[in-house]
Amino acid sequence: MSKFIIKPISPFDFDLTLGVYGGFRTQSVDLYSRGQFERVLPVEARYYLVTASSTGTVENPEVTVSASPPPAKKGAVEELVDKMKWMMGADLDMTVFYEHAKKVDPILFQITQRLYGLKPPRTPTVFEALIIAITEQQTALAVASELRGRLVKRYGESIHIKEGRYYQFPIPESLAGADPKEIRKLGFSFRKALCMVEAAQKVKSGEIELEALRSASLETILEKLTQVKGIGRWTVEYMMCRGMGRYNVLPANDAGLKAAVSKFYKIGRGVTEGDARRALEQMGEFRGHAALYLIFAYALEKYDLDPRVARRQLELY
DNA sequence: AGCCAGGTTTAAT
DNA sequence: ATTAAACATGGC
Repeated sequence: MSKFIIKPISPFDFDLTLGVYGGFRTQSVDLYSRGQFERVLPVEARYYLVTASSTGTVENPEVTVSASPPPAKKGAVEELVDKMKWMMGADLDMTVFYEHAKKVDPILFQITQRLYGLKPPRTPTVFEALIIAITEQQTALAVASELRGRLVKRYGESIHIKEGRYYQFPIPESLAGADPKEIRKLGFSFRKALCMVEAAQKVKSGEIELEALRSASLETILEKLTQVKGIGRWTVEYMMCRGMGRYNVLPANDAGLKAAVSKFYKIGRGVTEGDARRALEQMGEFRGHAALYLIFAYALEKYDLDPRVARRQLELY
């Protein structure tokens, strides 16, 4: 089996970054456990199981990646590695964000140092980020994760490899042909089911070109996507952060973010979307990073699950 | 038990 | 312009 080395820009904490996927009972597409990340990725109509683990340190990061079955063509290998680099944010230099926070926001700066090396995990396609966002509207992440697992098993292609079945995230064509009533049966509200199907249909038909919108303005993307019933401002902003790497937008109506702003900036209960926007105004183009760090810091304290701790225990063992 | 959880829409003031 | 209710479900 062929192995490939990725050297992300330092600092990078592999377990802290990819560990987000290991936090819930149900894992369906992104699989993380004990320092190892796995996921199915498509290249030229073929599916590969990609496995990644850290072989470096936070300061001197190195990630070793292998693919199964071993890709025959060199081009396929490069594409898989590029996708992994994108998902891990290998190209991102977080120190620029840290320095900006240090200048304008001492509270946030302290949090960035606690989560040193955390990078925003990205989805391989914008469509995946959009569907994830819809599933996570007004519901606990654990619930969304569970229901999404059912969605993936029902509508995602799977491959059998290494004595296991691995699922690919559903493609637009698959969800576009789905019956909303069937999606409703998985546990989603009927309105969310309709929303997912309508979005998938518009992507399939080319009415919405998600990948082409990567460089479009927030206003343009909002205008285009909010035509789909069930997609609002938060969904678009979240999708832009997770799927497009657009960190100058702030998913301000995020329940986790509002809770974090309430806690760390010592604003009383009932923090509004506007409060969150004002609190992070000075972060400018790094607003998305700021949101991620605040949400993470809040979640780590609340749920007491730091992937780094689990990893260290593994190393001691 | 009941309320909240990475919201959005519709239909009321 | 604001505000309330409805929507599904799992966890605490």
